[in-house]
Amino acid sequence: MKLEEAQQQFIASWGAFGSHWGINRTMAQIHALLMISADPLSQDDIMEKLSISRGNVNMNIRDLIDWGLVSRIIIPGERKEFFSAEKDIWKVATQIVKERKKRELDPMLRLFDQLEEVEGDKKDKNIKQFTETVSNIRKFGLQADKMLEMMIKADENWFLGNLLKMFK
Amino acid sequence: MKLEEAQQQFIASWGAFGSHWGINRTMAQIHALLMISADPLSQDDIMEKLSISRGNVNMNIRDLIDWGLVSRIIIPGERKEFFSAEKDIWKVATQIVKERKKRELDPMLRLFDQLEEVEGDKKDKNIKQFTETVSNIRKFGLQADKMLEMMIKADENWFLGNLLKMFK
DNA sequence: TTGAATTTTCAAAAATAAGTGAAAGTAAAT
DNA sequence: ATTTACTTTCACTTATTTTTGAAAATTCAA
Repeated sequence: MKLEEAQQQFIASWGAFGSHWGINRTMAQIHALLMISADPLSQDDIMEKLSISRGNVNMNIRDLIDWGLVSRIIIPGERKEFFSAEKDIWKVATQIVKERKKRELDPMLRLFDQLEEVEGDKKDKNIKQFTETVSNIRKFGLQADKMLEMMIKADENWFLGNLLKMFK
Repeated sequence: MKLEEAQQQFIASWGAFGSHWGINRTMAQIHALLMISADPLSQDDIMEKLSISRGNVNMNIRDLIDWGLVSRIIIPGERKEFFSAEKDIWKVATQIVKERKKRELDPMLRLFDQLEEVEGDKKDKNIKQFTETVSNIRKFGLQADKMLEMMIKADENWFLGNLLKMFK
């Protein structure tokens, strides 16, 4: 397979993947493009390579920066800004985990703390089913939270090494 | 907090959560409703409780069944069909992992196998960056795949016990 | 069979999300 | 201070996804 074609496929596939995970397709594509680019790219480069508008590039780049996945690069002598993606996939993964945990899991767990304290007769089957469900999901969430927290802080080799041991 | 209100909040929150993960809000809400219902519900029950149309309920219920998260219940003497959700959160989680792995991770890994074999001068920095990125993501994906595979097959207590040990 | 109850389908409508491009904003260079 | 190069914003357009509801299909009981 030729490089050009492979690159296109990689970008398309990363974009499709992202869109299944609540990330907009273009944002994932820009991320993909930057990950496989040896040098930082400018907004114009990205517009051209992905055939998208300036406004679109600008907005999605900003989001990627918010997510901590892309950084602005100043190249001395150049007037333009350039952008470059974190290329260490472990760092990418932990960064995404960290953000999603903060934005989604943590608030949900806080809500569930409250929901467990529903008032009423604990023997009523509706109350029982509700508190049981919430409590079980909450326990599961706390475990997940602990594991993700650890992953965020961990060193890649330590983490993968341990997992491997566990699954041997 | 009153049961009614807590239920509403749970359903809303589960729906919002789902929509960040590529699952449509209504589908997640129906799932939430069924998880906290002590008894199986009919299509009409769901329509009424969530104020949505018959067609919508029907389609999303079918999807939930496809995902293995909900099952049809026949109640003797009743003409209608009833529906009930898996309530063991561990089973829910592994079922979701299993399906998403099959639909998303596995095809991506198959694609990456091909992409790594891009033709051309291995010293060209563009080719180098491309193959390196793809190869690293692929390795990471294979690890994740292994871990998820194990999780799918594992018993909850064994899995969580081991994780706990690992993180102690 | 017939027909009432129930489920399923699907074209059209509504809602939501994403993308555009021109205008406004900034900041370096002259 | 003004021009020029570049970045950001946002009202509007376009594309995508979700929902509706009525018609068609199915199921079951008499």
